[in-house]
Amino acid sequence: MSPTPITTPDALAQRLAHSGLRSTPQREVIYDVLLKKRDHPTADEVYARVRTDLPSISLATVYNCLETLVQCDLVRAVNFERGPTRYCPNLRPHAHFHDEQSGSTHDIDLPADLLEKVSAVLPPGYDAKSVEITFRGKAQAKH
Amino acid sequence: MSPTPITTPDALAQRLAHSGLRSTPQREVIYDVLLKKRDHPTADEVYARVRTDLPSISLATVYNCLETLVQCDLVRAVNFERGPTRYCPNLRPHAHFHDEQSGSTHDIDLPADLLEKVSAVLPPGYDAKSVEITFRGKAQAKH
DNA sequence: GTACTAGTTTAGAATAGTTCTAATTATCAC
DNA sequence: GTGATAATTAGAACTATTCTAAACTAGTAC
Repeated sequence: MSPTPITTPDALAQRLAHSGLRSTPQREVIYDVLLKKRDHPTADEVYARVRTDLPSISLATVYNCLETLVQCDLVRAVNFERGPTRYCPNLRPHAHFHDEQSGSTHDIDLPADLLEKVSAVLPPGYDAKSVEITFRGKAQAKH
Repeated sequence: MSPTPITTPDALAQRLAHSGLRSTPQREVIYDVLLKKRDHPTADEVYARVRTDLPSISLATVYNCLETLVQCDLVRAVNFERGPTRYCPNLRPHAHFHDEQSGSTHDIDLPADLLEKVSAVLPPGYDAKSVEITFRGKAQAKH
């Protein structure tokens, strides 16, 4: 279901082009930032990191680019309760674990069949395009 | 895991008292409104419905009371992407299905063992207090 | 019953995160 | 190069929510 992860700028350009979009410095740097430190940053955090490379980028552009990457299936937007949206370049099927103590978010890889098993609980007439699984609790320090 | 649903005002009062809180007209009416129409209303929608009974209630009180009911495990707060928080008095283990066309939310009852099965994917060191499962897609009109 | 105490409600201000708007800039096709 | 389209930008606007400080309410001790 999920497309293969992309790790080179060229591949990013291709994926964008496939949706009729251009590769721009802003989009590239933002995508790089997400790949480099996979700690589910918020738009603000991405903004701060990107500015070391592109000091004149605007926050609106960060939002625009993140949304673009989400639309192209290069990045997942993750929401947890009423907190700010976080962004995640992990495209394998995975759940999210939110550590209440540290506020950090961890990816939990899912066995291939689990999402199917979960979707099987849907009564007839329900057609799910996506499933989100989110845990909340505490994780040991080392994570 | 989930406490038994409460359907009488007395039981609500007891549950509140158990947390050292009082039963007030505002809390009662808000809880009634949630029980009466289980369509996952937002705080604004609750506010509108409650005002037919308590025309002078304030929106802040609606937020306060909803939060109180959530704290007492009488109501679940449900978030979907960046939309406003919705409130749900269904305490049985269930997932949520968001119909993209209508914007409506449906409860999906879960078999007793599913949440355990899902939690079993957590690596050692992760201790989940709660699990959320959310589907997105389209549901047939009759739902 | 009066006074004390803590819990509750209230209106409105403040905040956070995000989206919108309109202008500017960059890129592509010809 | 020129024109068309896409992308970026700054700042205003918006939405949902939380905060603040004052007013109100209810139970308790006398």
